Amino acid sequence: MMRHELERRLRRAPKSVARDESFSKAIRSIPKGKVATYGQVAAAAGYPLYHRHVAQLLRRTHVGLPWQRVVGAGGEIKLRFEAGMEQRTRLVMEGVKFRGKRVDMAEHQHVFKTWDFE
DNA sequence: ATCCTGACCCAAG
DNA sequence: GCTTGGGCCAGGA
Repeated sequence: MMRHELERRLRRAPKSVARDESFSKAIRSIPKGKVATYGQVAAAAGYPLYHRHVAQLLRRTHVGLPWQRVVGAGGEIKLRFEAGMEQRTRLVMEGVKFRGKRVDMAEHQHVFKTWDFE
């Protein structure tokens, strides 16, 4: 590949790559039986206001990540149809309880401690 | 540069 | 419980 092409990618990539890596670490730190919202993951990773990007990352690549533990504000599952059902099933299997449509956050909210994944 | 979109969020009504 | 409007950010067309 041409040199300037590589440089171009490296110049542009670092930020989002570092960000995604932080998101991944935060997500991996959520223990079984607990959940965190997109916004909380973003903030814990050091990027408040980047909740949409957490979703974008998960949409792209969720292999190797406990993706089911990331939910919308208030414990709402944001995936639609089958995908949503799968997430709910996975959470239930991990012992997470629901109150109607949402995760019982009072019971399963994960509180991030930055030292867990820094 | 502009416009659109998204596994978002939140305050109002 | 809704629905709406606004705000937020980056990536793609």
